Amino acid sequence: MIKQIRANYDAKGIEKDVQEYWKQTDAYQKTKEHRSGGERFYFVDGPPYTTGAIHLGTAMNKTVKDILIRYWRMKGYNVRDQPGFDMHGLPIEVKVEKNIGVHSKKDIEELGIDKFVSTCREFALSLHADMTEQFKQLGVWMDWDRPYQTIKLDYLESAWWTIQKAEEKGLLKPSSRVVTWCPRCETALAEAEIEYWDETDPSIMVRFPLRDGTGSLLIWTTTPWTLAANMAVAVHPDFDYARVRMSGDSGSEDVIILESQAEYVMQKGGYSSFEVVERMKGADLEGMDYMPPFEIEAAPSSEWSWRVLLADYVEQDNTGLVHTAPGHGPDDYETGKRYGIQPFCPVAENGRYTDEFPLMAGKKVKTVADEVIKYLDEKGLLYNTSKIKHRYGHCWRCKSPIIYRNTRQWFITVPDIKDEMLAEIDRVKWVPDWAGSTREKNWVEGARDWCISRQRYWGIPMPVWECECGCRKVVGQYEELKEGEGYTDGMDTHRPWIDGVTFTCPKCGKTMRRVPDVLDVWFDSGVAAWADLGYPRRKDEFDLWWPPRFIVEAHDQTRGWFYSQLGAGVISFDRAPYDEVMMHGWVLDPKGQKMSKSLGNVIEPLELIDQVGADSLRFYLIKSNAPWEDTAFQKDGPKNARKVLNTYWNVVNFASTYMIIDGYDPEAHPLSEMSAYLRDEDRWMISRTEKMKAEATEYLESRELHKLARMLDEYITEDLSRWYVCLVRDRSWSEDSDMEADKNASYFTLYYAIMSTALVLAPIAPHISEEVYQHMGGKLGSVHMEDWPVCDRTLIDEEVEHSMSMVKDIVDIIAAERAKMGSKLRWPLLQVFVRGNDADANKSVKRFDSVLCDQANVKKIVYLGKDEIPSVEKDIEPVEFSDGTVFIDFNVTPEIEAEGYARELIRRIQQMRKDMKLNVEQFIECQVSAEERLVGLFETWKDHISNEVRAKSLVFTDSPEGAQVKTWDVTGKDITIGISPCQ
RNA sequence: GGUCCCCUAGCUUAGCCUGGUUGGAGCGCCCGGCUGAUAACCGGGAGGUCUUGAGUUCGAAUCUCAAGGGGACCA
Repeated sequence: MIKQIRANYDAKGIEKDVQEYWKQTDAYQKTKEHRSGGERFYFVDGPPYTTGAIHLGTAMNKTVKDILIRYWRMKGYNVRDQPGFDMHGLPIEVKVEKNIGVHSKKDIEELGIDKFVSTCREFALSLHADMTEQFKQLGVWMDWDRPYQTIKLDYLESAWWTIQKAEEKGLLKPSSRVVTWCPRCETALAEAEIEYWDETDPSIMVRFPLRDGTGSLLIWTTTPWTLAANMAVAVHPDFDYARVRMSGDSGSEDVIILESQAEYVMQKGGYSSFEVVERMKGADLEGMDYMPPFEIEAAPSSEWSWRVLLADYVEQDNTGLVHTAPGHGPDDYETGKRYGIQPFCPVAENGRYTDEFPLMAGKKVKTVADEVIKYLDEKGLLYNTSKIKHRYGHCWRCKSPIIYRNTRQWFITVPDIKDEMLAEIDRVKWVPDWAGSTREKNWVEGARDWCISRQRYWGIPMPVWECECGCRKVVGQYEELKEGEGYTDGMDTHRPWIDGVTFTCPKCGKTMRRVPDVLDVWFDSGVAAWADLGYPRRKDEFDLWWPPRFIVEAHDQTRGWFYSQLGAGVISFDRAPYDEVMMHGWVLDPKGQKMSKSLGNVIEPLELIDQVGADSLRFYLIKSNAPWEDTAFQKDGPKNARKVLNTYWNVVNFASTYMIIDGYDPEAHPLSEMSAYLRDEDRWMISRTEKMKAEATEYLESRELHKLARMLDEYITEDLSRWYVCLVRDRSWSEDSDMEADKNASYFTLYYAIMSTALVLAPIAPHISEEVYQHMGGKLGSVHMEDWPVCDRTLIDEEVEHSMSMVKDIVDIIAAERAKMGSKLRWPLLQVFVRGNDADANKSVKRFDSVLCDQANVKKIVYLGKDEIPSVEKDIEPVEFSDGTVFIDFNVTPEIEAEGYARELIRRIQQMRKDMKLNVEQFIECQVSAEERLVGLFETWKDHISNEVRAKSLVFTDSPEGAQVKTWDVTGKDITIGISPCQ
């Protein structure tokens, strides 16, 4: 049964109703059950970080996922679509700290870790609930009642199991290392947790006087605070260095620098001339000893301390000598290690100097630059000071500038499995190809040890227990905790509760305590593909679904989730936990800048949904650009996308209106019965529809969603609305019973196109397609339960399509020529001559002779042979079209004038009917006054006019009366019309 | 410094892989037309150094190289 849809495309109302309908009918669950026997397809949702509000990027992400999942379901797959949420980690800790007014780890420990962690959990859960609601508004169908949450205890257990796997494979290693460190959050940070932006820092050159008194080594640094930890100076063994005598008004001095930098260094020192006293290779400098800028007792002295060392990362800029502090730089650390120098790091977790540096103990290292410079100046060590603008790293959450500290951390030795990871990148299908073959590959090739420990609270606890004797135990499953002290069944395995569990060392019998760290949150999401299945605690889900087939995330995940999953997957299963990775871009602001709260350029998806509806937003997001490219969000974008859906809506409204009037039952008229009655234009529409299906499938398979949306736009607006509906209007309006089969053929075709479109549109615009499907007599409970429409190639008719494109071409030409001649389309043309380049062309056009006459409003088409010209009195200008020439006869005869004015009158009456909001079937009484000659013309068309406007009576009088009376100016002549609806 | 992506009308973009009449659209602007599905639409007009330069070629928006600009990632 076809039901009338509402007249206007009110997206907000429709979406609300459809979502309510889904809820009432349990459509989502039923759709899943409908496919429960299908081939299993394991999709893994990349968990968004739980911030509480989705942004356009998240909307884009879930839109792509929802489109593909719906498509796969329609293809018959049984898709696992569990959504995930990333709910541990610093971002939530930082927010909770702000909310409850604590400012440091010391505050948290005084408050009680249990209270802090409980608050974090509550906070994360409430944010999770908010986001779920927003995703539902976007129309995303995922298993919202059963999400995976990284904070669930069985999820924690899976992560532990993977750490244990790493331990078994010898990939887990504690190490004293220089790591990037946030002094505010007091924890190590991974590369992925650092944001870089420009910062102005001091740039200073410092003298390190040689112990033999022959001058100074000149070093350059932008971090004066690290000078306290200076242990050596590095030079490149192959570079050319020199002892250079700088001279000027202030005197002279000898410095050792890179020879090629002498001029530059001279200027920096305010000298006017220099002289190279002695040349040497970097290698010759090795072992020279000097006096460090600060005399610090605590600094560990050894044979190579405060000497020149060789290192090949030294570059040919500044002085060419690099201040080396093994406690504050990864390179420095490695160099120091080669020479047996202990790293010295007089900086505490909170970024303040320790008592090991008494001069500034307790001060924040990032604030002492001026003080250090003053000290150096007083000591005569400062050679030059200036400022430099350079990129500097900051904590991703609290934005504090990072420092490097030497600490003991836990690492996964990724380079040991790099080859396996690279092989997996080759195996996996990447969309686009270069996402894997270049980007991910480059990233993995440069992979270093992954620091997985964080000195924080709200995270998955490190499952590692250590004993003083050096023995360690890695727990992989809760079962193993039962051997320990302090374990109770069902306990919360977060901090601080897990901290109370201890083991007895099997070697020495002492107590083993847990390493107090938590895991890097990237490790949390890295194990999602099996943790969400509850593996290894449960095997059933795993046996059913493993391995995962597909993931899709934004390009920043190259170093994030694509990578963490790859590493964790290889550790756990010797494979990447995905077969295909699709990469999508970011949604930027209209100028192409990143949206950010601080810039104030954030566009809220919920506001857009409120304005134009979720379907239009989704349609725009995929239409605007290739998925993997960034999109500069355009204000008009969703509005324009809405126009496409609106056009579709209007087509449906038209169809349902007339089908209901005629009681058309699509069930009663199958293709087999109708094919005999189809006109060529119907065959054309069906052929276009089949091609639309084929292309839709192609673009979904290639993930070229932008092409899918653009193609649908073209199909709906050009083929269906602007062309086909125009062609069938008269047929729908016909009340001639002899033509019933013909009318049904047009209904059949319209219905076929509308329903095919509903199915193809369903993944992209799930609400409007559902509304249309349900109103147009869809058989299933939801359009999303339907099978994906398959192209029937036997219905594609290239000849008909070619003919039609020629006719469209000619119609356009005639319209253009009319415009030039000031000829209105409403006025018929006497005749048009068509001269195809060959007989086939004439035949092709002739096939749509009646279409051409109707659409161009021409009385007669005359076909000419080769070189033939129209046989009329006046010469007619030829106009070329794609396959020949047309000649248009603009001669106006009395008959044409009569018909022209009749149509002018009809048009005015129709407009008045519309203004009066009369029902299309409503009959009227009509009175008209006009000059005598016009009335004479109208009389000859009286029946036709009455019929067209459904007038029971049409009276010509001097003073028309009616419920509405209006005078129109038609080509300079007044026509007054009065209309009343019949009772 | 390295790697990757991008640069076409005022804005957003198609075309590029696979070189070939006059580089298509949409939005906006101006003029005209059409309309009983359509607060919609159609036609015409104005608006393009296809970022620049070099090369390959009979022929380059398209292929190659270099430069410039934008973005991302790394060091």
